[in-house]
Amino acid sequence: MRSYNQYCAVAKALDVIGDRWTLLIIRELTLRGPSRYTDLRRGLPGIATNLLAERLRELERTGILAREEAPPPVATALFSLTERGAALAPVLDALGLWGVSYMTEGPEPGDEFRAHWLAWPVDMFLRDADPDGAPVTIELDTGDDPVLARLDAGEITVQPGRGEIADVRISGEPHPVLGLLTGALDIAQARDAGVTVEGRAEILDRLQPAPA
Amino acid sequence: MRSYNQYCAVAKALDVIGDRWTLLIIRELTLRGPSRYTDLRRGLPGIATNLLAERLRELERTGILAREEAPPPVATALFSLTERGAALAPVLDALGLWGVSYMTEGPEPGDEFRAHWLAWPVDMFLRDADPDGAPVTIELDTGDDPVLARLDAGEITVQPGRGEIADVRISGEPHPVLGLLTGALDIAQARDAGVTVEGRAEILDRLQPAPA
DNA sequence: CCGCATCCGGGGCGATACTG
DNA sequence: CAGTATCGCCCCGGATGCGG
Repeated sequence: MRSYNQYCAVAKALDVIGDRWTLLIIRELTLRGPSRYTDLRRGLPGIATNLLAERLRELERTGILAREEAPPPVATALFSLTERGAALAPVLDALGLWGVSYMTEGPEPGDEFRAHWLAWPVDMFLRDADPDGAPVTIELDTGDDPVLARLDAGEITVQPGRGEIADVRISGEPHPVLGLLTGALDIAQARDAGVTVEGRAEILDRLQPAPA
Repeated sequence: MRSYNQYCAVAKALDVIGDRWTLLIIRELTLRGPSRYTDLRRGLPGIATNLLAERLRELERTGILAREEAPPPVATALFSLTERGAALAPVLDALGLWGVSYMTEGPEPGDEFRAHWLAWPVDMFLRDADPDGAPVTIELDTGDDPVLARLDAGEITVQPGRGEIADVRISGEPHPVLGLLTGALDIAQARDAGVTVEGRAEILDRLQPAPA
């Protein structure tokens, strides 16, 4: 991107990551870890393939990510964040916490959704009401790849769920699932909105709205 | 800007503030408070006038800032952040702290500078080594409008200096002034780089590199 | 002087097609 | 699967004009 030519920390940061799609690419690598080109494409609906390729080239040049030629069993390149790239997590967090307010009304027409994007709403809205309880996992199934929300020692984390068996499984459209998680909907209301809850539903009582 | 059409908190945030120049406009309003159009222009060297006008219109429409028609004595409009706009401060902080690493080598050819942009480097690099000491002020004079760094109760804040008399005054080129503040240069080295220190220079001993 | 609006050239972006 | 190639368009940058 064209430089702002300002000797200012914010402007210098934007010189590097201010291009369109750039921060969303870093979002994918932050949430999903080292990823293949095709996985990045799936997590970035709407991006043009040439733009993704060009951004990856530029981000490699500026030391934000690294391209690793994976060993023969995989036989494809993996893109992963460098230390400098991973240090952008606080930027994503601040943006995500600010942007969550735009999600409460539900998706706009044409919006795409991937379950792992729930990381920020969950982090924003939820706490574990029973920090001393046993670790439990909640599978969230909203159409694409399922993700697991883990409650452990009072912390809630969201990560791609790789075939693990969860204690409770929630499936349905993104907006009512989010509503159920945040407490905007109770289980009965969520069912009316097409959400199904399987397994130990009482675990959901451990989800507590985060303090404002 | 064109929407990413992703039901994701980060993408929704970027839909609103992802346009070029937008976050820098919010930077100016955050650092300087309610500002006139011309003051914004001075703090945003390189921006085209039509772009500034268009961004201000759009940011007003999305509820990030408000235009106040100032009473007759001023006879000009003031732009100020709304609550939602002010809530972007953590985003600027995260970006600024990440971007500071690009400033240590000094400005690139053609870089413009405004003293109030020092807020992030100071916040990043400095602590008050004598939290119980009396409040003191340091005037930083780097060519444009001077700013005041206040040390009070262990906190360091940077704000535009409005005619106040400071305990010590540092003037010179931005990079060596920054070097002196951060401890990369001692006073003798800074003088060699054209920096002048007037007043109670011993106050600078209270500046302590921030813990990594 | 302040606060824009208008015009125009160039480049970044978006969509699709194509290839090893 | 992992990109490259191409093309139209719109956003951006820079200059100028202009009413209050």
